[in-house]
Amino acid sequence: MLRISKQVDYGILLLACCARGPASRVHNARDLARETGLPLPMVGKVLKYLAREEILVSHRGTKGGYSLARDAEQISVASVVQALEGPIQLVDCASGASEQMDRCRLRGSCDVVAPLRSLAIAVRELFERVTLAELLADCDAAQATQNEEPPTSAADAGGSPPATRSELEDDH
Amino acid sequence: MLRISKQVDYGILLLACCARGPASRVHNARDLARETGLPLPMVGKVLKYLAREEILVSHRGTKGGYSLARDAEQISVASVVQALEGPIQLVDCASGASEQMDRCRLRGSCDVVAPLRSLAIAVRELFERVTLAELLADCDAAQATQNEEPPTSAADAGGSPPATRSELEDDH
DNA sequence: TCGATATAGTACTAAAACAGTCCTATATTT
DNA sequence: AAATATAGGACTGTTTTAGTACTATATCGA
Repeated sequence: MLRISKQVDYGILLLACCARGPASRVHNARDLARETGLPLPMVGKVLKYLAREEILVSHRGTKGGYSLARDAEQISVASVVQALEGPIQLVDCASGASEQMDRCRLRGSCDVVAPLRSLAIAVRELFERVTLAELLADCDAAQATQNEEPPTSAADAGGSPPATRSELEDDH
Repeated sequence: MLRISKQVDYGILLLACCARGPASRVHNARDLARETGLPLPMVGKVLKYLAREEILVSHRGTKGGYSLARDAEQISVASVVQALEGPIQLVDCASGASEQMDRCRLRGSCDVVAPLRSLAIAVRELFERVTLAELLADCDAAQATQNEEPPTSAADAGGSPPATRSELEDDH
């Protein structure tokens, strides 16, 4: 179902916290865990990854913590996904790494690798175009109109009453 | 890494086989398994799902098998993904199903659900716009220019020499 | 009508990925 | 020096995925 991992989900949530208020403000893991309701070890782990990929900058020692490395307008969702679950790609064997390709049980005979790669590139571009700031704008708008359909910044079409059978079930 | 499952990968490959030659031609599971090099039980399983969602039509009995339910131009990648791994969505709790939302450890406090939903809708639309026929056109073009960079029909940008460090490694 | 063939449906198992925790080291402030 | 907070691993239990097996049902052809 093309899901993002929990870590990415948490990452976006944590970055959202950091993006509120002055950008230079430092947030430590414990406070963020309390604020979001997430378990502290998990929060620590996610923040570490985000700092390693320079989405956050870390400050050690007493009064230390994390703050955004740049404005929320400059942080793409793609970079968050990439920091927390690696490069955006649909299948391993299309990664370009020969090691992965050799491991594929189809090797030579598969002829849909190339098109899948271009599809993955399109997905990546979509995620690159969406910034953290845009995501947060959606949040605020949603809170303002409370329980109304959120005005989506990304192209939204026809999905408004989504309670079709296929969208509600996800078993098999 | 936003992957599609193996089943979807196989599904696309199998549909590609069915799309070659006259659309009305019937392909049985055993031949398709031989043709693709995939294990027969797996091929059977995938074909069953595709038939259930009316992407293929099945013909039982001797000389039976499967054939495309409609032209490859009319089959979206989204429908294939949906048939084989359920609805396209990035996180469970944004599905609209109250059961899933209750299970989410953030429930009320999470304020990024709405934006994630609109992002998922954008992904779904991307997959809906790409048809099986377009994917196959890419295949043929790629085979023609053998080992050249495949001319991608979907928007392709800057990804051509993809051997950046982050694209080649996928561990952590 | 019988037998061969092929799909339909479902239950099951093994392997891999994910979510989450814990521990030790290092840097910074007071 | 002590307290605080991140850095970087290793590790574990759970869930998901991949793949298999079995029984039932439909269809064709002799």
